[in-house]
Amino acid sequence: MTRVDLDDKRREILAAHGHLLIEGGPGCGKTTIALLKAKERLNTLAPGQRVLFLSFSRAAVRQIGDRTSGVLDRDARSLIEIRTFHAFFMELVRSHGRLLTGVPASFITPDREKHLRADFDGAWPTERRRLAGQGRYVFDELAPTAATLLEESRAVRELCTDTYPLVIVDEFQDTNTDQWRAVKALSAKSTVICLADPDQRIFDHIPGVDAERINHAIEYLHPQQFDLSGDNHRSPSGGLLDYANAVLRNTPHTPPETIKTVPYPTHYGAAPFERYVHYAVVALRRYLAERLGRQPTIAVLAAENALLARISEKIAADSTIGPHQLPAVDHDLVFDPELSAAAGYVVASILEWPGLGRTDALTRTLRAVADFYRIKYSNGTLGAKNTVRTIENAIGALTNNTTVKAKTAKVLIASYDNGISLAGQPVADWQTARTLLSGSTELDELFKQARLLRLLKATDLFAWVLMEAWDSLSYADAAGAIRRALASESLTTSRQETAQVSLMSMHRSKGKEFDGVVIVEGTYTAKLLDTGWDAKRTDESRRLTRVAITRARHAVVLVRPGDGLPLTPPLPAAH
DNA sequence: GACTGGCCTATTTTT
DNA sequence: TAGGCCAGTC
Repeated sequence: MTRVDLDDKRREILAAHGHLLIEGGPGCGKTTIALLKAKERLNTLAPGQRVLFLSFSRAAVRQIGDRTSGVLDRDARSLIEIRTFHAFFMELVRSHGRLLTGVPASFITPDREKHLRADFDGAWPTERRRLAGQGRYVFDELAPTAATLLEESRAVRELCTDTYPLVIVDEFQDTNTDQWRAVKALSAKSTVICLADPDQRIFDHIPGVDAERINHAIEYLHPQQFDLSGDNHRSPSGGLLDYANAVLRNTPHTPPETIKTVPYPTHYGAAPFERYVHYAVVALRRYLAERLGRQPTIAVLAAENALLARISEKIAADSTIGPHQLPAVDHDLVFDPELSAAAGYVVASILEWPGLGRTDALTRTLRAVADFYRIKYSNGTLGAKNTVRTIENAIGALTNNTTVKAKTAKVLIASYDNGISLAGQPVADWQTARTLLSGSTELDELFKQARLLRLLKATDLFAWVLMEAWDSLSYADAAGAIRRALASESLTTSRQETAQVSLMSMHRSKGKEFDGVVIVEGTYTAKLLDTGWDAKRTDESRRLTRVAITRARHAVVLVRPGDGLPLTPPLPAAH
């Protein structure tokens, strides 16, 4: 355990009683002081009682868990329950949901929800509620249901407040209405500590998240308030936080030595911007390795996942820029791969062809195509619903032996009739199957998405499970095998430690820390600033950029279009 | 009902 | 640049 030096403010926090609101920026030590506060409380716990520490993401839970080992010994750690809101709510609904509906609770997984939603005509939120009324919950119904339980059932509420006399809420500024309702209910008997940074509000766009949340807490809980925003333990000497704050407030500031900007040209015929990102990653890694004397962790951050997917594809191969050699960069692409996975099931279904009859084989593949567009529809692309219908019609025509009209189906039928021969070598066969995804708008799109799977580092795993499925002619139930493999993959990767180089959206990076950060701005989308934006949008983007900059412990590289707007105004001219 | 071409616009998300 | 969406055509 590391010794923690306490200043007066921190001693005051430890001495305070009742609800607390602790505000402060990145790296100010909010979490640490909250853990110390919890530690103090541990001595007074009755048997069976614990401290509840609620956060948003599993990644954050892991990070806080790591942090506790620096502050608390093993026995103390076992008395602190660090959980996501979601996990806490899910358990509550599982144990007590029956009180509301009279039936045991069951849960609808997100991918299942997407399918239901794509096939449902009408208002989905209403349907979701209806299902919840029957005790069947989609993920988004858990929080309101748990909140209702805590508000309306005194027994449930007191069970919780008896078990958790102290509740710590991380990232309080981003809590949504239902999470806040739950916290309010718990505050009746439990002490609540809210940790917040108003300038890290980056989820305002999500319904239920409210810019006024911190004021709600002040009005309702009357907490003692503490402000740690002057402190910075993450990059004390680098000036990164000062610069990030200048970007947030749009005040003049000279970037410190540890922040570099790489401008990229945008004119026709210039090297693609991914090359400059590649260069930035290689250079930053070399710089930090030299300075730190070890391999650094680096994050490549951008405002948009699509941009990161493009970068991922490019930096995975050797390249050059001007005189510089750019070796391939091994990395993790951290994004939700469900659309790529859905494209992967299409490929897998093709691997099953030789073992199946014509109608059966093609129906399975077309089903997988339709499922891909169901997910796309649920992700917000309205046109995808028409595509689902077109493909379903083709499946019907195929089954009834009438004329198939959809081009995608026609191309796949021709491919099937042409015959596919597989060799029992998963990697090569996977590629063979994948090349059949071409010849219509939909197939081209599927090909592109399926190609991204390569970047999920699932290739080895795929090869392994496909090898098992090989039956000397085709891959039996390849789609099922791939589905199970991806599911277990997503479970295991969440436990892995940070990769050397990770690509993720700026939003996703919240609450994480890296030695170095590369922030990439796009030309048409994923911009940091734009003259066409109103004040609200500009403020949001400045907050987000601040979050991104402050993810770095040591250095930041900004890769921006040459004509990008300055992040801070020019310094006043010296006299 | 399915497909093509032209126009127009451009974000973010946990579990 | 790229992809979604709409209108017009087959």
